[in-house]
Amino acid sequence: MSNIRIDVKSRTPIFEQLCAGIREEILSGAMAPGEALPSVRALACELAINPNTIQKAYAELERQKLISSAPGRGSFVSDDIRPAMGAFEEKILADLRAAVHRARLCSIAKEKLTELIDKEWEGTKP
Amino acid sequence: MSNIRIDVKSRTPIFEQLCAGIREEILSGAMAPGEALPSVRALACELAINPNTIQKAYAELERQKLISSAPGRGSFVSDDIRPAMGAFEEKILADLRAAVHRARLCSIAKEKLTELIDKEWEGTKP
DNA sequence: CACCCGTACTAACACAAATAATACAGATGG
DNA sequence: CCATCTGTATTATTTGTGTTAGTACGGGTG
Repeated sequence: MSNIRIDVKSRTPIFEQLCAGIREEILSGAMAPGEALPSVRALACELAINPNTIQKAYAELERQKLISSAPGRGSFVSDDIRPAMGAFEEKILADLRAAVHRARLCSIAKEKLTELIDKEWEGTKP
Repeated sequence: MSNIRIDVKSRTPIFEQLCAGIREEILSGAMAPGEALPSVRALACELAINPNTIQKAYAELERQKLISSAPGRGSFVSDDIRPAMGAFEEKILADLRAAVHRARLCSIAKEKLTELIDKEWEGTKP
């Protein structure tokens, strides 16, 4: 879980980096469904970041139904993350379309893209 | 040229939307090399945007060697836009890799991606 | 009952984007 | 030659958002 790296100098907000990092951990299986996340205060201390910022990230992840939180208990990875995965599909495909479109405009060979997909697919396979 | 649409309510800065829009016009061939761009003041008036914001976008596009400007004359699409296209390639491929990676995490079928590329490729072909 | 949990709230600060108002020098057409 | 357009530079101000800080409340747990 502590594999998350935050760049405070980045132009992308810290809470978004947190969302992306934790989402990656969950979707990749590094964090199992039902597993407890660090408490807001604990993670804030560990990353040297204000608790409010952590809270903001957790709230967003809960809104996306990737985690669930309860006062007094803590925050946990959702038991079923498939609905959340499905909700992302449209946005991911849109991003992909836009990137492919830009690649086309820059005269990048189509084969280069398919090859890129193959590389990425086997890269995280084992 | 006036096909550019600006969303002042978007979270992405106006000057970036301008850059993206004009870049699209140039790379797609809607604006030919050597063609004159609207003057800073004219475009500012047309889009109801501050001239400084237009200037910022033009400066960025010039830094990317997509256009060239000269005081008293105006701004023009670069005669040779291939160097600029090449400069974008790395970034585009990185974006593509990231999107493919996320698609993989969300269990999107690989065939769906290749099919998406095919669709996008023929979509702007004729 | 003490302690940690999520949550809510206000205030203050930092930073970037955008606006506003000028000003200057180069190019151009009448 | 000169009015007028061009890009460019400068300064000040406003605005929105991210972040920090501090405090507080209610719920769950040992």
